[in-house]
Amino acid sequence: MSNPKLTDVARLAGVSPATVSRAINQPAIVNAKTLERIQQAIQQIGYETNTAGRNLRLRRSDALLVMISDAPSRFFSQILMGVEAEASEAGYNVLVSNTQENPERGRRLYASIQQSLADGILTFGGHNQELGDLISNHPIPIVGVNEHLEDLPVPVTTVDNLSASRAIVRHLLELGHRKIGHVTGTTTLSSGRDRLEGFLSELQQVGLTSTWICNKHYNVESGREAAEEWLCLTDRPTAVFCSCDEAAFGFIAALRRKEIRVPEDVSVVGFDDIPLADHYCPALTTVRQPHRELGTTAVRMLLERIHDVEASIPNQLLEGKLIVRESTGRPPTT
Amino acid sequence: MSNPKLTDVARLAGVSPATVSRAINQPAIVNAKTLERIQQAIQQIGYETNTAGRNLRLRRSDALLVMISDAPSRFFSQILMGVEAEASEAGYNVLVSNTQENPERGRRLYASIQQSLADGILTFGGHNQELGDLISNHPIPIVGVNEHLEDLPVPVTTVDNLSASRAIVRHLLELGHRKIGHVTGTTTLSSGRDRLEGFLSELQQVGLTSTWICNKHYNVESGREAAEEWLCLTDRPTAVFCSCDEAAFGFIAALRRKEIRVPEDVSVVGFDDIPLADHYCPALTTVRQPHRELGTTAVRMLLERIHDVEASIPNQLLEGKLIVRESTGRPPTT
DNA sequence: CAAAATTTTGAAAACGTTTTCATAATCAGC
DNA sequence: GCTGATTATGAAAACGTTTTCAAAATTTTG
Repeated sequence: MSNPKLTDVARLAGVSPATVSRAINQPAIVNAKTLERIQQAIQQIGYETNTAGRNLRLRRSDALLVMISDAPSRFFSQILMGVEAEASEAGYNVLVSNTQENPERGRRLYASIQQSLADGILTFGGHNQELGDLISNHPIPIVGVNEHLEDLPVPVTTVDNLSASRAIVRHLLELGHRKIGHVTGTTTLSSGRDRLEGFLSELQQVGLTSTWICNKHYNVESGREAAEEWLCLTDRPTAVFCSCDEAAFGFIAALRRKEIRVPEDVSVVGFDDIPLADHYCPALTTVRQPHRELGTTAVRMLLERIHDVEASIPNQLLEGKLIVRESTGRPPTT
Repeated sequence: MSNPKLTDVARLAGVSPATVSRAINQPAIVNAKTLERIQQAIQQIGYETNTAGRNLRLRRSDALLVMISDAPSRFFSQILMGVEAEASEAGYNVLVSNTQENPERGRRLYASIQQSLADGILTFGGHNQELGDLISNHPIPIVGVNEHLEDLPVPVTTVDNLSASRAIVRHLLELGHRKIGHVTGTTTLSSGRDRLEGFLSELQQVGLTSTWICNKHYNVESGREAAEEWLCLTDRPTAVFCSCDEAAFGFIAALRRKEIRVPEDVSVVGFDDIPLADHYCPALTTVRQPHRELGTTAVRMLLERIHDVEASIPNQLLEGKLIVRESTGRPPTT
């Protein structure tokens, strides 16, 4: 009934459990003939090493914890696919946990790590408090995805928000726009701040400023609200850089209700390149984030960290790619 | 350095480890005074029960495995939030695994279960083969989400696709439409078939049929392709039910390129109510799926199953809600 | 061929719990 | 105060590995 154990293999092969263990984990140090005998025995009774036993002994877990907040990242599932692929490749399992705000949850997370239920943590931003406590108590491998973690010595991988934003502005400038607005993302997040900074610095580069910066969040409503504010202006920007695709959609939809056309009357750019961006009408000019690669990179960094807690791991900036579609064009000639 | 263990508590409280264990797991059977002494000791040294040790002994894992395929469900993250919440509530962890097609992955999944790395499985459809093998070898708790599992004795929870589709058709009929088309979802999935069936049966109810059924998949491209086919027709339906919101978006976007208006020229309905649906232009008439509730329901069913493998658990149909927005209206009067 | 160096193996302890079985302590009834 | 029932506790085994330490087997060296 019960699964075959290490000792069963040992008995069958006529060796001690210790040797079987070695045969599995460090085949090099066991005699070729006995090795073969053991491998045959393993085959014969279909032995699979029991993770619970091994992990208890090794004080490991073979698991990576993915921390998310209740409103998961806009392309969370895509990143998660990358995480899963890379982790699985390395023989790790992926645990998903939502510790959102709840102190009890935080306590449990802490316990998880303390007793090595997970070997490392991947966080998507927004858990600074909890992680701070965690780290100060016990140095554990953590890597951040998408967002920098304020004041925490945690390596992160993100898209190069600065360069990408500058590329967007450059694109708009090349089209002839001079009055360019920006709907920010959540500026308590580093990505929001970086995109804003990229926007401003590229304008400054050519001696321009923007009087139209709309402080919002990463969601559709923000785009709609921004559009409503835009509509009230007498001196309107001819192009608007929304800091995520959803906001851009909200923006465009709100304009369309007032019969304002994109890109004829105003150009709109998004950020992220979610699947719908290419199929919106107009198809959205945006920056493609390497979602899956963010996931795989994060896992690689984390594994490195797990392997050597002291390792100094530099942040990894991945390149975003400007995808020009239909939502941007020359400014109206009037 | 190392965490306090059960035996540390025992020593401090002056009792045996056995008693401490009992104090934790079945406080009722231990004397009130010693119980208190033990609890104090636990407090004092900050003891947390070690899951690896406990699980080894109990042959459990405290984990639920969520199986996904490489193209995760369109609202996967939302369902996952529900899963995580409910599982966490019950003290379970959530493992995410992508076993897509890969036999090696399948084998590892099998091993995971065999040696109780997970206590149960939640599957989102599309893993029939692997699960069939798994079940036939070893009865384990499995629950399906969103999709029925062909020929497998696995309880599932889904939205009531049949009723929801009929509600959509009824809505269109009430608006005066008589020529109604349908862009199916993936009809190898039960949800795709059920939506089609609901569509057909409601039409039949009023003595109508549809000559315009477009066999597609759950994605944006399908909507676009369907729209192109629609454009080639001489006798066009005045309303189209697309079996997911993305397809509806693709459909509408393709029409708009040809200056065909929604809903003035043709009404379009989606299914799912993804966040963008309310902010598209026109705002999309669709059916709201109770995403989060699907997750929590599935976990409840799974836990029931884990608790009693023989338990006969009926499928759970959750109600979808028709949300009428701007993309549907009366048929053109011409 | 003996001694030294090396390779290969095994016995036993450890990882941290839970549980069975038996014993000790308490209680009720007379 | 004594017997029998009940309740509370402890000793020890078990869950399935890995690893240390030492011993045995093998190989190399002079």
